[in-house]
Amino acid sequence: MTIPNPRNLDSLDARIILALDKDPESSALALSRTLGVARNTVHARLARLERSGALSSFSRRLDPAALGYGLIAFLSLAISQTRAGSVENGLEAIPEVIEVHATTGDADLMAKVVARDTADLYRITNQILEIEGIQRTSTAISVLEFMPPRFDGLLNRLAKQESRPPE
Amino acid sequence: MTIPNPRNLDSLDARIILALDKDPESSALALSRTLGVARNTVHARLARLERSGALSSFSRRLDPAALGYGLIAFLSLAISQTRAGSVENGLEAIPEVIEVHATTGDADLMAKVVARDTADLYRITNQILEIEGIQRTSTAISVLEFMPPRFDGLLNRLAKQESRPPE
DNA sequence: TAGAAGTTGAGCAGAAATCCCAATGCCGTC
DNA sequence: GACGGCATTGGGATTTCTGCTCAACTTCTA
Repeated sequence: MTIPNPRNLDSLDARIILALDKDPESSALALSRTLGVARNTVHARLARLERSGALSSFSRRLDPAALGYGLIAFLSLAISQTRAGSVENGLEAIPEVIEVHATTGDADLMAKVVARDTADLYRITNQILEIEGIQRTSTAISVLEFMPPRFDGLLNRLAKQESRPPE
Repeated sequence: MTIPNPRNLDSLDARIILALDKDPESSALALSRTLGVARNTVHARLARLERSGALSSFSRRLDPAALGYGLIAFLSLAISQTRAGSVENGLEAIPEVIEVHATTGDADLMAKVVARDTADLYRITNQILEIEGIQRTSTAISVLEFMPPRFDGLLNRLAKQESRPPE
């Protein structure tokens, strides 16, 4: 690590990940040539990324549409605070609920849900309403993915932040 | 492909991805042994997953917290429909905006934003408000990641859907 | 100044990838 | 029922990469 870093990743990590974005097939050896660092360094960095938990599961790379779930919706859930545990288990049991955040406000949850179609979404919504502790839901269907999940902007900023080796 | 499939992925694809989730280090040869299919098949499937776009960028596996962005917020943006292009470009230019959906309702956007801290989020929010076409914003800060993004539930369902080879 | 940490270059044995090919079983179609 | 695609399978040969170690060097830190 070149500088005392409040983050877990530094410039080289970012450049490695960006290079892997361009070509996920490239080997550690190819990366070292591209980035101008030693192969051992790339190897050590990748190993550390895995160990530190900076990289999450492989399935995170999935496109839900490829699984047949082309519909994305965001549900606001009003819950009773005393039933938080029950709500957590209930949501966990529904595979279509792929992400949940507890947000500011009066015990509100924000859930990201995928579905095959609107009928499927209706079924899932009812399933959620049956969970003990859920008081109200409000659904916002994504009609267009304005911007697919991305990290390259943040990575590019980080990659350029520190000194770069000559290319 | 065993069956005519409305989806892009079938049971074997799902099982390959699940196995890679358990052990991202496992090779195609190890996967073939684990899953009971030929090594060439695993190789062909992985190649197709990459080509078909079912797997998105490598950076999707990133944990934003590792980049120093520990704060997650969801912004509801009310926009004027006539300025949709301007809004798109404006949001694109802000790296902290990592995901945007156009939702049902009166020309509303839902944006997922990361920030270093609340002050950073305040700065970003102001930056968004300066975009031509943005009328109002409403911010919901994630105080707890109730359920981190996951796909294993959907994958497991898909993996069990069709006939499995004896193990 | 001394120590810790990261990077580097080198080497090496074993494993894996990347090709090839032909045979097979399963499908919908003609 | 015969046919041509399509995916899978098994085997083999060559090239490449991985995984690991080690010592030397630079840089930042205490």
